[in-house]
Amino acid sequence: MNRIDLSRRPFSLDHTLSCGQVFRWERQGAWWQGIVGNDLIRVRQEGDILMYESGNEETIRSYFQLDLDLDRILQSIDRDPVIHGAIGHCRGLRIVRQDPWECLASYICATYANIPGIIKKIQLLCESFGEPFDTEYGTCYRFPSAEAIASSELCDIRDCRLGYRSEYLCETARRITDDPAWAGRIAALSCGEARTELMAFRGVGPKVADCVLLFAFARYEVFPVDVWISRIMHGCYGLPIPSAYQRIAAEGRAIFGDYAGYAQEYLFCDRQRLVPGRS
DNA sequence: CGCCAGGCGGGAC
DNA sequence: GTCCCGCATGGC
Repeated sequence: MNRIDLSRRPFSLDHTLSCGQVFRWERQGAWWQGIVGNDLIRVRQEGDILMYESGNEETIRSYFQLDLDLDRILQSIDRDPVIHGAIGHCRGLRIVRQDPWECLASYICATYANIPGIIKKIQLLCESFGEPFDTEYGTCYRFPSAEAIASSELCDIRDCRLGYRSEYLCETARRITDDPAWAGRIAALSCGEARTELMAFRGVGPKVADCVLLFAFARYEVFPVDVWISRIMHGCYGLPIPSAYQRIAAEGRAIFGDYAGYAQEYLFCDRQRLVPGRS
């Protein structure tokens, strides 16, 4: 059994993995199991100790961004009673560092679907096109490469129940296969330029682009707006509903500052409490 | 059953 | 530029 001493750094494994930013982690009793890159990771938290029995410390530290000063970030976004409540409720949630292709493909599949449904679609996608590997915990599947998707028949991708998203995913996979340096190029761009570049992929609009910027490129200033965030910004911050995407995003950025994306995740994580009367 | 979901593309204007 | 609609599927 390996241990990472969190040494009083705020971290909540449960909030981090169940808040809806990632779709491939499974809870197995006290353990969480997921695949990061090529590796199976099994982790479990007990207070200030993060235990792991598969995977290596460097991967885990980097994936969960354990060396990021979360206290400082939370202090910087804690600017009103609404976000203060969300922070109190979800403290320790960290934005994980996702692989750019997995994040992009996942959020293309996530449009206009609910989270349990997204999890199923992506699981089907991985079991159909991902590379299987055996572990002492059973057979696991890596996230399919862009090449694997690009070289598959559209009808086989449709079998993963992606609906109209199938063609978007397939086309984006082909473009990325032809341009393997895409992520490095985007990482070097300014936020606005990177966003434009991402939105050139089919199936990627402002919301998906912002999620990819936030979750894969660590652009913590972007404020993705989905229907829940829209409701919260209406109900708790007085914005008219409906408001244009860019208006809400700009307002989030103005209210919360350089870590608006972190604020967004805390609000999203706490959405059921913040938007009463929905489940 | 009907309504909704981490929206987007395309067309109208 | 903004508004509006259709969309394929499943969760609740």
